[in-house]
Amino acid sequence: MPAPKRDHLIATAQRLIAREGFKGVSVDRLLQEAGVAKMTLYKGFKTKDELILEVLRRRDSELRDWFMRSVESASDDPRERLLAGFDALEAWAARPDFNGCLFVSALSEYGDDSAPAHRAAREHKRLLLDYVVGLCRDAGLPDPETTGRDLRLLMEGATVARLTLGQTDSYQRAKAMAKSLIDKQRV
Amino acid sequence: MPAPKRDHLIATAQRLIAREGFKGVSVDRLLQEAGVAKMTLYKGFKTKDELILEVLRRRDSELRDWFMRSVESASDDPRERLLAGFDALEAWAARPDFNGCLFVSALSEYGDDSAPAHRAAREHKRLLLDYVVGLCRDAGLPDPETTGRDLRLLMEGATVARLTLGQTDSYQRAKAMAKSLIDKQRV
DNA sequence: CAGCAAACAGACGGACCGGTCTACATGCCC
DNA sequence: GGGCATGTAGACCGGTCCGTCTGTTTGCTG
Repeated sequence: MPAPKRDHLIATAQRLIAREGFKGVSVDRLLQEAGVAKMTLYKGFKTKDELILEVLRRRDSELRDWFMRSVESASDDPRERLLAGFDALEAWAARPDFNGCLFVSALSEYGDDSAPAHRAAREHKRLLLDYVVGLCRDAGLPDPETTGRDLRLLMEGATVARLTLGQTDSYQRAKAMAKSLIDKQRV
Repeated sequence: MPAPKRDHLIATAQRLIAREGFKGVSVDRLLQEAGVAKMTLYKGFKTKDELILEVLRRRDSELRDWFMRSVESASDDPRERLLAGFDALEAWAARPDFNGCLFVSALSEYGDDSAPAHRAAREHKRLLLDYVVGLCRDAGLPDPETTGRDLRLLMEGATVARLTLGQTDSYQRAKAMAKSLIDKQRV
């Protein structure tokens, strides 16, 4: 299958899944929405589950790449980079089709730890945490592991607040809390 | 339908939904798991969707009642009550069948604002926020609306951190941030 | 223009979906 | 013990699920 068509399938799947859940999107509906024939899908993917996994993999690299690029282009100061993460996520969540974090959704729909989608989601969150912890380390913070987790907690909280309450300034609120958290640790 | 059987059905549905998602649990499977006949279910509920709504309603009152009771029995000091909310949620998330917040899951599976489950979930979050804002007001905080939202953000973040990273101390970390947030506002 | 691979639409199979219905078992009240 | 409501198991319905298969159309290549 040519790459553009494959991308289009994955992107359409992601869009539908975001609004209706992984198990709420049927293959038939996806194909109709994407304007792709069934055989084309099954030539590129063994099963629906494999397509879903590919959606998650694609989203993982997309999101982390974009997060890292945003953060690193925002500033050279490691401490400012930490805070820039909140601005990046704010822009991400401002997209009209935002419906919370796809990986959190994946975990709630695939509660079984052995499910591939479950593992992929946890892996994504782990990698994101590792990156933030690295930023904390670069910033010379005394306990990068703990502070990294705290910052991630703030980011996740902002995402949920945005989703559940439509709170558009949630990331800025989280950023303010992050700032005071970091400032408190200055030696 | 007698109340105990109805409760059992709702409780079983909630347990299954928490692990497999709303759309991942079929009526047949639910009945098998609950040991209840189909006609019994459809005597008590018009459709599967109505059962799901009842699950959410039940969970909403259960969770808020329990949250309020925990908070109010923890202390008479409004400021300490705010912090006690984190301990309450920690105990809630420590249950072995914890799989994130059911209402956040509902929002991600029912992205359409007009879906009853979507509305129920938003309503729940709104009521919870209102309660926390009330606590902030009782504590005499200068901007109870904003601080209430910030505290809720911390709680949600802790829940997601617990789910995605298995971070067992997430609520205590959030509580520490909440404490510094509140202390900062002391006049 | 001929030939061919690939994408197309859509029928199809077996399983399962939500929901209705029948027939049998159980227990309770008079 | 007879009548009756209630719960049971499970057949059944039309529809949809995932995945396979068959033809037809398309568009590229020699």
